[in-house]
Amino acid sequence: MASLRSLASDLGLSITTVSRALDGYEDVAAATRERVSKAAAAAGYRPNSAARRLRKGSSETVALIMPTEPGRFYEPVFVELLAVIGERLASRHYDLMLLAARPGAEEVAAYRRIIKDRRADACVVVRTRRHDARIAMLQDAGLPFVCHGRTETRAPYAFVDGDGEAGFREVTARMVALGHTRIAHLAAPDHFTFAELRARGWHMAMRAAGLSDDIKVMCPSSEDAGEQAAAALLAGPGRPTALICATDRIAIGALRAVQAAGLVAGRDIAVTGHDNIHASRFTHPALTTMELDVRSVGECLADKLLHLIERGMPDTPGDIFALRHCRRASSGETETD
Amino acid sequence: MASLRSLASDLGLSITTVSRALDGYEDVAAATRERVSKAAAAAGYRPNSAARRLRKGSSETVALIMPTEPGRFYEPVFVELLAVIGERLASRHYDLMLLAARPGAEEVAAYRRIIKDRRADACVVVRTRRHDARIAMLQDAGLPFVCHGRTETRAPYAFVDGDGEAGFREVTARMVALGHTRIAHLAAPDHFTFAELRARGWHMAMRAAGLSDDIKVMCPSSEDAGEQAAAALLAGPGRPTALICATDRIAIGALRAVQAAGLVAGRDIAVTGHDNIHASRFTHPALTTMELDVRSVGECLADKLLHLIERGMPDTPGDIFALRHCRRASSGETETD
DNA sequence: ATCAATATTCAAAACGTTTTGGGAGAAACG
DNA sequence: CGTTTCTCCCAAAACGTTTTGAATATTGAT
Repeated sequence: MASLRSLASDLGLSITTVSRALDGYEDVAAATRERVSKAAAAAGYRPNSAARRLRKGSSETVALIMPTEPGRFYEPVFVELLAVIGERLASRHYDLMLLAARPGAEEVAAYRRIIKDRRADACVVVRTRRHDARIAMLQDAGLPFVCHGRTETRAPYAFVDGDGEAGFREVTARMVALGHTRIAHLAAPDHFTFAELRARGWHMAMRAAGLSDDIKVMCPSSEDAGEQAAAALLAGPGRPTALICATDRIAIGALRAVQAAGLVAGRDIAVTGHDNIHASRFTHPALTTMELDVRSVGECLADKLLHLIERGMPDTPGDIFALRHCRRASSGETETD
Repeated sequence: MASLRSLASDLGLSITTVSRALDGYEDVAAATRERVSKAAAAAGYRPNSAARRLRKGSSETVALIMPTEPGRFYEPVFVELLAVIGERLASRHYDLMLLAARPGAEEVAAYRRIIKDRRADACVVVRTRRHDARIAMLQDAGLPFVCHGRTETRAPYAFVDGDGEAGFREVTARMVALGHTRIAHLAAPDHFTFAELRARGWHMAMRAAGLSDDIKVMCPSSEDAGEQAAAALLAGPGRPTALICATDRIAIGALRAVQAAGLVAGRDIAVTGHDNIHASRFTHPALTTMELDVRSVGECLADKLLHLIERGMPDTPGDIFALRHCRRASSGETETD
């Protein structure tokens, strides 16, 4: 393999000079710098990463610990996010290391190992929770990190998130405009920040319209839970005419409950979700929803990480992306996607 | 940080002895080994990975290069596979490194870098193709690898795959048993090995039943392509009464074509797929399909990798997993999943 | 008691890089 | 000419391991 040593002896220079030349130091003659770069490129030289890491004490790696909930992990979009982040990091010679850990003790242990052994220069936190132990751990340890999603903490931190609040405000306002007055919210568990934000959007739109915002139930983000929650709402008094669901999975369950109640979504009752999962196109009727542009989010995440690693602070503390709305038949609107 | 040096001086031993004690060498006294292990455990010692990698010339890392096709990447199951592999590798102190590259030059460059710089001790090849340049590269380079899916090559290689051939033979035989005689196959592009195997299963079942196996069209694995291909078959002479589709995405497109033709899937015509993607549960009627147990596959892949790295050869050359069939309404069968 | 064999331990080299602290020579200045 | 100031380069140390080859203690045999 082409090493600094072989390059140096080929060029009749010292290892030091070659190393510094490649790093663009000013104290090596411009002509020499040029000569060295040429030779390095010709030899296809790439510094040995282990040696570099050992010496510099950094790992040139970004870790991502996936919380693997028991049961299936229906997030096709997550793969794309990984791909985008990986691509962007690779272009700057950073590796993306993937770990899997169940939320709880196992997850904490995984973060601890990363921190203690400095296995990564930074990490990305996904599925951020409202009160998130991971954030405090990372902040205490001084390990740079970027969150996908927001959390509640005193100290400032870097994040990238979708504007769920605005998204839900808008979709709720659209239902109001269509004449709905009893608009329910099927919320996700409120330890997730996204759930809280989406609920807030719904609340705000309801109050802005002078409607009562008390038809709200909370359920896990699964089809079965959504079905049960919706069935209960439909069976109770003052049946809502619109169901604003925190996630597509809840909404898909709600659609089942609607059908079971002998109603037709989009005609008798409006149903909306969030995520634009693949299945949402194939429900009957197709589900009105909204989505985040994965590429923008992934690139933004990666850029923030690099900024953080190299300059000690993110370019901007947090970026919030607008959601793209997909109007489909389930909300009684004309299809836009 | 706890280092070999600090441990050694605490114990009044040399670095050499401590290192060898921890590695379980026979030439350090059993009592010393014991004492050292205790101290190491107490100090929470973990060898510095960069130093270890530098010295040993290995990277204790497994790379996975995802082929990121342009457009969306609808493979929820892939995340789970990553999680399972990552978990298993982590338990043996191996890292999982994730790279993203578009098939073609970019992909080749990614593999080349891994090989040249020995960035990984092994890698896993996914979306294996029939004639796969990656396999030859890896074999030539002597870098251990395991394929998810099979390929066509002279030299033996390690793989894990689902038994698509048997799966398609069985589902086709079931259609025969239901009385179908004009059973078409909507195949995926035949540069993918899986496509070839599934087609073969269909062929075999047809011949075994004494039926003509010439109603076959090939199309990319997307809903639109499936819809077009199915529409053409339905419009042509000798309309088939069953559509055995290579993938769920093709099958979902086929369902659209069936509906557009004024037919009802499951009653007028049977439609089946493969993958059991999330959306397949939500089509109307629900799609009959089959699936691979991701956990088994992932664990098998990881174990093969470790075997290959540590012992130079896999436990078994290749493992083929049986598919689980999901009978649903689209094939006119009674629901089993 | 002596020598050989065996059981333990260790000092030093090596892995390939980055960084520190100069050093040699040329140019500038008195 | 002597001194200072630059410019360009380099030897050596350091990062924390693993491994080699040898040294030192212990045991066994004569």
